[in-house]
Amino acid sequence: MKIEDEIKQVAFRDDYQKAHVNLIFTANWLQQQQSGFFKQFGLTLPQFNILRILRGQHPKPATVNLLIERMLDKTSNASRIVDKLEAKELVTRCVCPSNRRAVDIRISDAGLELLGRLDAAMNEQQFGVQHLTSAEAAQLSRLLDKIRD
Amino acid sequence: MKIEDEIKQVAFRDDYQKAHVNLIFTANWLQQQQSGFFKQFGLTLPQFNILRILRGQHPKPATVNLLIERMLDKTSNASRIVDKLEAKELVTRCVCPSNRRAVDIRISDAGLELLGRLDAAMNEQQFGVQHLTSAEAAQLSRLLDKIRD
DNA sequence: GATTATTAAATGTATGTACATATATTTGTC
DNA sequence: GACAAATATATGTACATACATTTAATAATC
Repeated sequence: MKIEDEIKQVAFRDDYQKAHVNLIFTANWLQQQQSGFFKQFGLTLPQFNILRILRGQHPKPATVNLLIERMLDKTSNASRIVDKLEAKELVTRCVCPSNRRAVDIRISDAGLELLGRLDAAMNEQQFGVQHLTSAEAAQLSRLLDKIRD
Repeated sequence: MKIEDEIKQVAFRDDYQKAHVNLIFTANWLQQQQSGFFKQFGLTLPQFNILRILRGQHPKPATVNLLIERMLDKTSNASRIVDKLEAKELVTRCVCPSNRRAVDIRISDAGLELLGRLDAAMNEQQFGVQHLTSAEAAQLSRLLDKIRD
């Protein structure tokens, strides 16, 4: 559906404004699609993202700082998201022996098992940008990189 | 900066995953740029969006339903965002005479004046997707529309 | 080695998001 | 006109975001 119809706006000032609004709208649309998916597994999107970073580090630990660096949204509060994951026993948290200011965070066996199930379900589900050709997806990335220059 | 460097990830599975991550990341990046801007005027991004919809209606009133329809994020809670705007006296709210279930919301003179100052500042600031050519912006919208098909 | 500065994480507060539920009003049906 | 269904908005709760402040540990400087 064209963006004008999605948000019931008659016309945009120019292609810049239209692309801008479309970008925000489409990203929200994708995030909502994914949220619904993760909810089936008792996770939120940020919780999933952190778990995935921890799996990337496994069996090495990660610190809160490392999580913030790698998260898509730099300003969110990694500490409290780890709280929720710890409450679900998907991660462990213990004071780093070599630097007692820092905290070593590791994904647990239950966390690894959950991510494994998510991988399988994601391969079936196939959501995301699948309506594009591979070349279009590459072109999209090029345009997005250019926006942030 | 290329998306691989932004989020310090070595490689993506394919161009689809890369475009997907890039899309979410870039939209967040744009939103954060704008948030900082609006903060100078004591507004948040959703508050600004609602004010702009109300100006579009002015001098006709809008209802909460109309706001939800027009908002980029359909599921957010328009009622409570209007609460904040009302507290700042940027909008007025009164029971609709012809349908006492509904509420007529109007932008106040102070609200119009604030938006006027924002317009002027936005024209100076020039943020958004300005690094693209007009043709690239149009191409971006085309790709984004296709994602949501 | 005491003092200050820096760093890592946690906490506090206001706002927004997501979704379920509640309250009041209007509409539809018998 | 009584009663059920639909509609418009508000409220409650859990979670996340944004940003300032606090607490504790380490590093740097005198």
